[in-house]
Amino acid sequence: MTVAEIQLQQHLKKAGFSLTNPRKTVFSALQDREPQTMAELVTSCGNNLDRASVYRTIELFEQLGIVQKLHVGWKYRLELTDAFSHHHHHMTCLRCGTITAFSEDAELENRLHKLAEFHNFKPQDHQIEMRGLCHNCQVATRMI
Amino acid sequence: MTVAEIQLQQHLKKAGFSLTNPRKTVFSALQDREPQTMAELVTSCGNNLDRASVYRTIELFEQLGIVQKLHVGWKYRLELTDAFSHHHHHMTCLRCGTITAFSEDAELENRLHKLAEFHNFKPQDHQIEMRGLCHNCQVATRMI
DNA sequence: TAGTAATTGCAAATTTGTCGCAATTTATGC
DNA sequence: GCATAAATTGCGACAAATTTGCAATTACTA
Repeated sequence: MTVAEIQLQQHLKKAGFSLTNPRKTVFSALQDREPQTMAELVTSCGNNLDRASVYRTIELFEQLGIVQKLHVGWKYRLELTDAFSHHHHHMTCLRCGTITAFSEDAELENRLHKLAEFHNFKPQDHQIEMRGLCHNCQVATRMI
Repeated sequence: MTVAEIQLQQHLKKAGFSLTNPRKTVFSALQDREPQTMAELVTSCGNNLDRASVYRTIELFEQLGIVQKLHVGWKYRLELTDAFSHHHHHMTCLRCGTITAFSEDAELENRLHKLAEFHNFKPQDHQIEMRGLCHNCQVATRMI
């Protein structure tokens, strides 16, 4: 077992679930490449893992904060949460569709936590998405 | 026609579309309660409005910036954009599923814009979601 | 290692979203 | 106002995505 798998097992056990082979498969598929769509994930988990199991696993992982859904336009993609990856947010370009990640920013995060506190909310996780024009597309647009 | 409907009509007309009854129905359903899932919206539009029309209307409204999709867990919900509502963000409770809105916060928004600028990104829109435990569920959880 | 609880695979059902086309409604030019 | 063209809608059928029940399998506990 890898270090990450041990961490995964701990997360699961703490909530009363066990680390099974199907769950390992899903987890490792997400480590290989993220973010993935559901369809991609089902494929990358291979034929020996049923579609329904992938759905159930993702649902569980999401509830336990192991996986989060990243929404882009109509669709969503799946990626490991900060606990299993690194904290970041996304900028989506409305013109070319590129998704760029931007890293954590202390000031931003602080402010967010203060707001949560003010509302008696205990955040476990958060996600910020900006939509607009990336640098290239701003230039391209100007030339039209 | 209400003031908001006139504003809606102007948005539509500017883009070459007309304000029809089905479109009024969808708009008003969104005013009544938001955010709604697609299924809820279809229901609240009543039986005389076809599902396909609701989908088509929402697609149009989204393109024209009248409606935006708010992503929550698996699903998305629909709500009017800031132009037709007021700017806000959301906190989702992972336990009971309640979605609470919190208002715009100048400091937060400023920081976000600075970051965008730093990345040469020109944001048109943004969305923040915090996920965690709402006040009630924090209390409930402690009692277990 | 037996017994119990959790998990999975399978197949079917449901839900969600899309599409073509005929019928209806809206806009336009007289 | 009225005829005509253009836009919009309803309907039915379809395709894709997601969920569910249940029997078979796997994991956990004593």
